[in-house]
Amino acid sequence: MTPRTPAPRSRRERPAKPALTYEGIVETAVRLMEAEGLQRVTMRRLAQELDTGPASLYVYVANTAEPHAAILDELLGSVDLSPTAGEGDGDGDWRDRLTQVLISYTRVLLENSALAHSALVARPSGSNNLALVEAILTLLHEGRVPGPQAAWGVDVLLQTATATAAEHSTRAHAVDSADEHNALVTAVRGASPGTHPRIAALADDLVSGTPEQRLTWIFHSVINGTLTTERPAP
Amino acid sequence: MTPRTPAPRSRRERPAKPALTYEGIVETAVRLMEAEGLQRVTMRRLAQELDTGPASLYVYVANTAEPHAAILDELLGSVDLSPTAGEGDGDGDWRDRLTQVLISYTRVLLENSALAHSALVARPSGSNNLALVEAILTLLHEGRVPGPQAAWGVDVLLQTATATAAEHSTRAHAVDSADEHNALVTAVRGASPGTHPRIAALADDLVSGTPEQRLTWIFHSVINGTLTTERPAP
DNA sequence: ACCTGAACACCGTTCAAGT
DNA sequence: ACCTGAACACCGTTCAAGT
Repeated sequence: MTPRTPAPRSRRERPAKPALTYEGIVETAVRLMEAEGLQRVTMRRLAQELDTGPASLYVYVANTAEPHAAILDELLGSVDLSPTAGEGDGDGDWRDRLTQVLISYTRVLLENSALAHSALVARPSGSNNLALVEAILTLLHEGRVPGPQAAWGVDVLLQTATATAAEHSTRAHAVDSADEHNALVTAVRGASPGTHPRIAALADDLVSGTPEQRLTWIFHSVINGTLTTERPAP
Repeated sequence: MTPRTPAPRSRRERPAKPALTYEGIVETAVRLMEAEGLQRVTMRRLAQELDTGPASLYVYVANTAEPHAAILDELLGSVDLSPTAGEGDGDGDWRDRLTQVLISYTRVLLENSALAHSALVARPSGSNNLALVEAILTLLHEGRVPGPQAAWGVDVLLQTATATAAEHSTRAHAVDSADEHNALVTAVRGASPGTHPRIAALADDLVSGTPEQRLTWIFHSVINGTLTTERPAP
């Protein structure tokens, strides 16, 4: 595509091969993920990218999950937290602004499909995740949600967003997606009113709504639950 | 352990090697999972168990995810739906009974760790899943939750339960678990009141409660959200 | 201390060839 | 139509040996 690149003198073509350090490994992992997806971020592939053997990486990371978690922490930096401060006025009440933050988070995970699965398991504790938690707590505080409920609610909110992203990520393969959706619709529509009266009665409602509508309702619903559900006395 | 088993005459030791059919494959998959965990239910291992090569299985199943989904459908049969009918009186109001069903579902997935991940992606549509959905809808109906909200709420309830199981499953490895929990506690406690005032203010609440207390609160909270959150006009 | 080659013990999936 | 051997293209992780 750019044929006038001069032929390299030595065989070190890469621009200053990244040093074999934890930071260098993570940096390469992020680049690799952006270029080819998380499924390619394997110890062997990573080692290849760093011009070494897989065994060398084990001096810096304990296992494959570690670079994956580091990538996740990195990406959490691109979540849009601006609705927290109520910038650009007219952004709606605290509920709507919290929903905006959660939808931004969901989108970040959705774009990097396989990452959502890591997020569900990894419990990121990096600084970007801390900032996200702080933002959610701030908005719940603005909404006068009692502290103890807010503290447990933030977990549910993030879990819901993460699970939604994880659910959709693997479903994103066009054909399979259609098949699976049809299987669900068929199962629901085929439910006999005799054995499954409630499913039969609500068949339309069960499969209605656009993904956006459902996601917005889900977040509002979980926010309301957090607001109205008292914690048991300790 | 039972040393008086007579030596087999032929080398066919297995009791009537299961026929190579879809049902036979699923049956073997379930047995293998119960004996060695889902991570051992691979095409190669399954083929070995059926005295054949992996290629042969592709006549009956499209990929590895298919037997996994079949196992999941099977296990959903052991979820305790009895609280739905209000049997054994004194089981509490509809909210408590719904929580009991959801906790039973969570436990089934928790016992079979890796399965929760499949559940998040597979959208099971087998008959046991249909019965579970019907049970949840019945309890929501008893609680006079408006149909359209119940229809969307059942998804959130199951997703929450599934995600909780998925989260805990991989965290069940004792040492890693302690490390990760400490990392979280350290991150929360170390949050400076200057940059993260809400986290600092709620540090204790963020990490308080037993898993059982938290899970019960989560279900009550999501149930309340479903009850009180109207769906947008279509 | 850091790095490596080589090995161990696996994967999913495809395909040409056989019965 | 069904089944198979063999291959292709990979995995994570460990460890003895080198520098």
